[in-house]
Amino acid sequence: MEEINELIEQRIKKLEELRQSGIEPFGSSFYAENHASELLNKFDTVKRETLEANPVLCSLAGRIISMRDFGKAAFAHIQDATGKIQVYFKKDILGEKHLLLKKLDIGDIIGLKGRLFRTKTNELTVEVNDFILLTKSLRPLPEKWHGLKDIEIRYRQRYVDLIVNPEVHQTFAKRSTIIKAIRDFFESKDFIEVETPMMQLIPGGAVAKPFKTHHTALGIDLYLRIAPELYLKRLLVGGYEQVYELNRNFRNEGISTKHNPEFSMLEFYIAYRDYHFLMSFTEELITYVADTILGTLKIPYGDAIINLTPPWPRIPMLDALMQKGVPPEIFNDRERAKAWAEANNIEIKEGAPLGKILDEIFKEIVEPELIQPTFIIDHPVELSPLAKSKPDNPALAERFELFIAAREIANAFSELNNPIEQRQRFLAQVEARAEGDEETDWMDEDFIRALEYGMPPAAGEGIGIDRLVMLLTNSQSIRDVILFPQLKPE
RNA sequence: GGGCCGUUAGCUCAGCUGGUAGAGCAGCUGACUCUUAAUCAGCGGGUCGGAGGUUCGAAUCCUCCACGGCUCACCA
Repeated sequence: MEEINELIEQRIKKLEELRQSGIEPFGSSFYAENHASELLNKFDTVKRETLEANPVLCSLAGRIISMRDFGKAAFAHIQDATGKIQVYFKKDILGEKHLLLKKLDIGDIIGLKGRLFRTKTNELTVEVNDFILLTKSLRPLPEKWHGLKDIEIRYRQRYVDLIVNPEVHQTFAKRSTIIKAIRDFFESKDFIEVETPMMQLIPGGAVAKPFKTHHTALGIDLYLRIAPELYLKRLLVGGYEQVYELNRNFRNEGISTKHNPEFSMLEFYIAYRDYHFLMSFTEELITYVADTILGTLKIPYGDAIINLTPPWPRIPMLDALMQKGVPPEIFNDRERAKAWAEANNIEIKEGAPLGKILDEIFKEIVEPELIQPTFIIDHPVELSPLAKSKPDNPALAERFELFIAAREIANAFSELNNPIEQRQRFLAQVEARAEGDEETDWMDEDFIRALEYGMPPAAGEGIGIDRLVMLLTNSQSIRDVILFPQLKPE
């Protein structure tokens, strides 16, 4: 995209003038010894007189984000990865080099050396005694006062958003520490992190429309994975007892404040445990992460304060429905369930089985109320073709979903490890698909074969990382926690 | 995909029932050696998202299109 306006032309002109005077506008390395917030923290309480008596020399590299020029002296703020600090250019000190200031613009990246001092207003500042242009910036940055607000530009040109909106920089730094805390937690519990295929012949482990791609050399179509589940369970067959994978899934569905086509998912499996164990484990995981990142279990989200202090209520799905006035008579009767739903203005697709109807009702009348952490447990088994059913009630699965802030954060179950039953469940799904239900699992013969070798009883769980990050950063849109969210082309 | 809202200078925004397109910041020229939204004086900067239409005349009214936001539907 060639786009020339007056402001860019002026900067290109300066760049050429710099070249002519022997200054390379795109420099090479500069090893700064300090960072902005490091200096600000370290000398926070050091008085002006102390800095005068015992000079502190330092060096910095960063972007000029503001400039107040007095001709023979100038103040600027320099921003690096850690924050910003004021610097002071003075002609008496810089001599000839002071002329170079005229060719600098806001946005340029410089390296500098100098001495710390405090201004009249007591701001810790670097008095520059030498500096070098490291990168000439050709595009003007957004205005200092209002910043960059245009949401479209913020997402499309995230680099600009990150330069001018410090809270965005912080959010993504926090995302990184959240993911690190999760990995630390699993490390401490002796899990191993694994990587399983993102390109799959059969997009299994969840119900979603996949992306399709093509491998030219093999001459086959492949799907981007919608979940790693079936591969992780193959690893349980292979003898690993505790595995996790934290990586991208891809679903070819709508985009919204809660959905991006590619999103990060944590999935983990532990042998010889069941879903009851996982509920306590999940409480431990989430509270560990929240406490590590935020230092508290009472976190603000939107208008609410969410209290993560365990234990969290564990409510059977059908009980939750009854508490909201859904008559239990419909729980075993598809026609009555459908009639009740439609009488209550809940849209039900033609041919939806009983479990899905109950799920629709749940999403409509229960889910919006689940602000504080709540485990909803024991879903209809037909919603959970990969989960073990309850011994005392085969219509229900040993499954839970964790809801926080009216959103599903985690989904887990005792894994079905009976290959004969798993085959029947797949076949039922395939049949449903043949009858027009697109929301079904696919048959995966190799997965059945793996189960036939014997998979230990196990519990498995998936946690949507983007939504967890939203929760812990008080973000209302998934696009605020994904660096480059999917948008239509410009 | 449906509904509602938005798109004007590099950025943030005004622009009334149609009558020559504005401000602040940023930029340019000059002054100024402790400013921090620096200050003071002067100057430049626009395909008003795109294409049609109505009109003597459209940023403004109408239609279509594009992109974005919110929301509903599907999902995590």
